[in-house]
Amino acid sequence: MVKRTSHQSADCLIARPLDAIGDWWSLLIVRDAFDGMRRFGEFQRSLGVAKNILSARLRNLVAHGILETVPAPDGSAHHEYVLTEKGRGLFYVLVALRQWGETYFSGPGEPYTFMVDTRTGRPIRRLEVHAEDGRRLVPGETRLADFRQQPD
Amino acid sequence: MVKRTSHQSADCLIARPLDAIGDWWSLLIVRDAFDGMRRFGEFQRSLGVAKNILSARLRNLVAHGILETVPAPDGSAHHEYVLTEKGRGLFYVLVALRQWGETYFSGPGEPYTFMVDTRTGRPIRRLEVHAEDGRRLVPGETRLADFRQQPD
DNA sequence: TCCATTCGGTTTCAACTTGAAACCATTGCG
DNA sequence: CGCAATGGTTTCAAGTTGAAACCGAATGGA
Repeated sequence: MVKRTSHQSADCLIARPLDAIGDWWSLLIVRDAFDGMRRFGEFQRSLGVAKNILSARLRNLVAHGILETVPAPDGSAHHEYVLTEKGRGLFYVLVALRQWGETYFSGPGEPYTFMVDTRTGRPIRRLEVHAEDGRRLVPGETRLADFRQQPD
Repeated sequence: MVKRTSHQSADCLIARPLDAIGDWWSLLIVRDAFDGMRRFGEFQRSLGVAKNILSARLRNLVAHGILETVPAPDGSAHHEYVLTEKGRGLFYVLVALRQWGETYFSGPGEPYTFMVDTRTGRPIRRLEVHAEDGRRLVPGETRLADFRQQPD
């Protein structure tokens, strides 16, 4: 084994993102960041992850431009980790994952949970894929593989 | 180290799905499955993954009910791997990941690529999150963390 | 002042996972 | 029959992960 395979230079726009976030912890860190967590200790307590692993993951997320460090507002010597715009772009990935989880990973006997509109407290709609003209598309109607074309 | 941490029993509907697909290969296998691949060899050639790893991943995806094995239609002794309904539910995760990849992982100088409506060849729309009443929601307006409530 | 704690990590080291390559069992075919 | 292709499993070295120990810089009390 030379090294764990990297998808970084893969010619696939699903593989490349996975190189940045495709491990067991990164998306959970991003999720916590969406929930307002910013400090090393907050992530550590929330996730229960070993500190060396968290340290490595945060470094990787910063290196990929998903999080950035900012000086702590309380004037302490430490810094905080906040989502960049690129990081906030992961929102849809998390919503998709969450809705899939709601549907297929709710334990039997567990109360059914769902994402809610914080304004009304009502469940949000399920994600849908739409064509340019507004038609709803199902899996067979769009391809996940690359399709190269110069934008006109 | 006891074992790699499992999120299987985590009380979080983002963590639990990650336990099933949160490694470097599983989502790529699912992506290929959406593109019609079914045979061990097809996945192996497409991904360039070691056979033992592919074998373990396929077994895991089957165990999680994301893929299922069906007898090969050509009457050979082998079987094929096809997406279950649960597996097809990952479509939105892949679309979200792909759109994020299109936006932030297109190499400079690379032709811009995007997912297209196979009927018209035109790009599909970006995913959006909507409230029950149709209002478009941005990250702060819905929470990824669990919110438990009995559906009425 | 001085000891104790918290915060944010890094280091260490054993166990576990990954990947390349070799190996193996069936079928397919000439 | 001989030989290649398919679909794996086994083996083993190297890489990754995680628990725990350690560390330095700031607080925080007594």
